[in-house]
Amino acid sequence: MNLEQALSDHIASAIETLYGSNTQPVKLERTNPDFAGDYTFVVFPLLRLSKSTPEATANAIGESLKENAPIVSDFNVVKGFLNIVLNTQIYADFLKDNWNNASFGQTSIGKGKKVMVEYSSPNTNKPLHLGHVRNNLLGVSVANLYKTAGYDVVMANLVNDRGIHICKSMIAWQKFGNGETPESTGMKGDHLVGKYYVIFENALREETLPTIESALTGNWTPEGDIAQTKYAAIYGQLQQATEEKQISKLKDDIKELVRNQSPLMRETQQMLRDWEAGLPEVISLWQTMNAWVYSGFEKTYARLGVSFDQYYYESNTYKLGKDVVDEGLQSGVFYRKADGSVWIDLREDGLDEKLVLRGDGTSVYITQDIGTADLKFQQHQVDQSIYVVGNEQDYHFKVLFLIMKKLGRPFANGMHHLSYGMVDLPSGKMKSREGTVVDADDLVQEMVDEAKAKTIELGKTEGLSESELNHLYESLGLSALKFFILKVDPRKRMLFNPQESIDFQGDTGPFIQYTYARIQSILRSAGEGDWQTSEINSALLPMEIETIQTLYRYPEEVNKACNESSPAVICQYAIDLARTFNRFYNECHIMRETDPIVKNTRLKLAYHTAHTLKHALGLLGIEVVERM
RNA sequence: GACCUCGUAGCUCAGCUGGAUAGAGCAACUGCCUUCUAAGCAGUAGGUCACAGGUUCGAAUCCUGUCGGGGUCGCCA
Repeated sequence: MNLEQALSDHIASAIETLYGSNTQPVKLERTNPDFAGDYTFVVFPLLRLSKSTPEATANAIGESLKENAPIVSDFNVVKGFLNIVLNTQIYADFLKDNWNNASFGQTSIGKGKKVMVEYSSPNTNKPLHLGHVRNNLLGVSVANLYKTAGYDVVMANLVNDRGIHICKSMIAWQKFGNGETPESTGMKGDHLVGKYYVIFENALREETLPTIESALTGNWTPEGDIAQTKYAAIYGQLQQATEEKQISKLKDDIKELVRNQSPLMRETQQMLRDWEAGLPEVISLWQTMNAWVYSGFEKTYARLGVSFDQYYYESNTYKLGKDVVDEGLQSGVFYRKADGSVWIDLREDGLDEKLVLRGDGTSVYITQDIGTADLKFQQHQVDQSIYVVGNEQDYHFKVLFLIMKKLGRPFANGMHHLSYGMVDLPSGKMKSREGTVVDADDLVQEMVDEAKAKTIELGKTEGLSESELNHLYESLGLSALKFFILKVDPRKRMLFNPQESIDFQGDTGPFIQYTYARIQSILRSAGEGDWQTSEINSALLPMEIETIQTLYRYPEEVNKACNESSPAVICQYAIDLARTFNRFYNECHIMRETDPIVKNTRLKLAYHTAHTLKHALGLLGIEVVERM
């Protein structure tokens, strides 16, 4: 029986006997730490019913509770706030029942339900950066949250392995690569391919520089009527434009036009056509370079603790969705324009018209996503599908989900976009063109190096072997990184300052790990013993009660985190628990305590805390360390 | 231009389904290691919750407007 529920019921019946029928549900809050009490009931909304002052109403309910509810030991009233103190026996009982409950923290809100979490979804033309790190860590953690809440989870990765961006790396490697391979250079495959992507962009910039200059001053004649009209239109706008933002956008548009007509880009576009036509040389090069990238990604994923049950490749799925477009045309959800392109009108839903198939019958981004959605649900029979994708695609997913609903897909209501904010640098957004990306591999390595330096500086690890030490540095470094990222609300954008290193003190992963290691040290010296079977002291001290109360909250927090798809909830909780325990640790001795019952109770409390911290860190994809 | 989103301490973030005196961490300053790990604990200082209205017993939280940051509105993905 849930404590809060029991208390609510008691209050409800107290109100009923005192004032007659009460229609409003009883809302309880945790008592503000500055006041005495465990739960607080706010009586203001009841005044109409009680026809009395706030104080009198609160006192009347309090008296009634004290008399009739065995779980209530005392109460106090401050203005309209009824602070209820629970019987400490309840906390002793809770500890007794749960201290070595191995499944404490697992819940059942997702029992019998299946969910797919799609995340990572990298492009195979360059290595992963800090933005991907946030995506991956969120994906893993959200999947863990669903698992621990009882869901059956499929972790999926939709790899963007085709398209013009891949061809750029391929062209550059063909032209300037001199047959370089990961083996010949000793470079990680994804970094090697990324290097050629950068080389391509540089070559393109150099090649188009003179043309862009003339184009920006109106002295350029693009090839083809369409391009000429477009250029004329943009250039016309540019001359009218006054706003700085608009000017730079129009300039970018012109640059884009010029680039698209450059010889290098044409070559790249031709390669994409050859790829789609299945030209063996192109396919073979594509396979070779993709393989390099995958082997690089594998290393990064492994180090981050990221894994998948199901891979989808866009090279396989990019033609999906066309059948659905036909289906939608027949049912009248979509319509065809004169040029043969297919559209959906979403204006009634506050959105725009949206293209779902080009006039030449080829797919656009959303066509694939429509098809892939069907595929996912057919293949795995999931009840829900979570897309972990950046918030720049909010509109896209709004449209996608609406389309699936209009197509009458029963699963449409189970589709969710976990829209996370970008990771910004102090200078603003990360831009690969400007070389301001924070590389994932570099970042992880820096964190591990820093963990090593910090550990050596503290010098508390004698007796550990070389490999144990390396494992420790890895755990601590990744813990700091993961916690730093997961601590903030996924929906918000966050700032990362490469100049200031990520902390190992305060609200950090290592702080939680430290608290765990500290407890392990105590448990090691306690060993196996009669403390495990001893009875529980029910005359608990305030600090002990507070720690137990924090533990008691954990399953609720897990459910909250799961419902909100927010690992940040777990981070905040873990900080709270670790801090509370550390205060308890400072105030109450464990091994030095002479009363055996008190000592044994505290050992159980420590044990339970350690288990909960380990479970919470596990949800975040962070491992605990036994010593540090 | 339209729509979405954010604005809380010097910095990074909690709190937001309305409740009491707005909380942490970092940075600064003070204390606490002959007693279970000081990656810790206790404390000092730091706030016009962007601004202006509104809703009500009560607003950081809900509504409207203004200002500021970011994003989207491609037959790119």
